[in-house]
Amino acid sequence: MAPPPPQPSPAAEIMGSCLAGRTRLLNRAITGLYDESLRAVGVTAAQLTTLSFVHELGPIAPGEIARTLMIEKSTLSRNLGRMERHGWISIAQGEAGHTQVIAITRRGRALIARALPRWERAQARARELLGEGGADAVIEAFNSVRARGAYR
Amino acid sequence: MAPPPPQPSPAAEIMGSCLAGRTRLLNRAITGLYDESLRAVGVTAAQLTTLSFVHELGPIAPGEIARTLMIEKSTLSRNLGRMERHGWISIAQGEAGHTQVIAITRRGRALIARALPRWERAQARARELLGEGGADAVIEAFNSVRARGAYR
DNA sequence: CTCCACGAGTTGTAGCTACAACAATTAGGG
DNA sequence: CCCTAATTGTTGTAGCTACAACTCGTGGAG
Repeated sequence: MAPPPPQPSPAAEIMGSCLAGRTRLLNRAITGLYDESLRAVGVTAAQLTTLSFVHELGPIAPGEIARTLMIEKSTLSRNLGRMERHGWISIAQGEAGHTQVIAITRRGRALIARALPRWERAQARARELLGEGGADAVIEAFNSVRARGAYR
Repeated sequence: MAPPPPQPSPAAEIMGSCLAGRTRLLNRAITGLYDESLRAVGVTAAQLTTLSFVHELGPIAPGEIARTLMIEKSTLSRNLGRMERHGWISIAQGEAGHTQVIAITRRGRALIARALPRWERAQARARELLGEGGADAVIEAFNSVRARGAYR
């Protein structure tokens, strides 16, 4: 009789198909690309994302930003603090107590303008790295997650 | 005469198409899913990825792990330190001086076994969240990045 | 044989991320 | 009117991530 077929070990299964590992590597690679391009203007990929969001949809409350970008409120709180210290945004008290209103500043707008060509270069390199259809694939997966709302 | 067509602002362009922002949100959502499932066994998604890698390809040098997983060596150094403190891996001196050999321990193997059902549940939830074709899309993008090797 | 360039790994510093616990405030129910 | 529940934002703690600068060791050019 033939020996029983070897079943793949759990570790092999994880290494060979884990979506979290793949998503994480993707994130390291892509974000690294943008961070490298943007370093010369002193902004990170995450900061530019938030700043553009505030530029387009602001003035806006932190909670609203957190929900839309699916970032933990505490994470955003500290990220906004850094951006305020840089002078890119203003944090004002909202009408209702204990709420805030985030707005982009003149310096924030200037930063976006300065960052744009470098962002474009990174975006082009990212498309290259993701390959034929890879960029669309990321967009598709992103849209699906956004459509299904929160992940919990 | 018709007014000149309004050109989209740089911020709108970034908000509407930035691959880094999308990749980052994807990573937050997917990794969060696994971290939540795995919390009960005291391991993170990143740790389980590394541990499975060491299980399959170890004993292996840190540098080799870092290159393959595209993680900065200093990042990996500290992550391995935590995993060693948990007793999941051993860190031995290599034959050539100033090199190391990472191996999985009995406790590391036990951890993988304990984590497997939870990993499977997270993997299923991730497929759901990524939607029809979304999981394949992530895999495709991942493969493209891996094929093109380093991102710099 | 000496020196130095390279590769390997660590440490200082800093940003992004999340969970738990907390304070502040508002809105609703009794 | 008061008290509680929900919402909003902060702080403590901790893990993941990267860059810069460093140490340690090896191997090759002179």
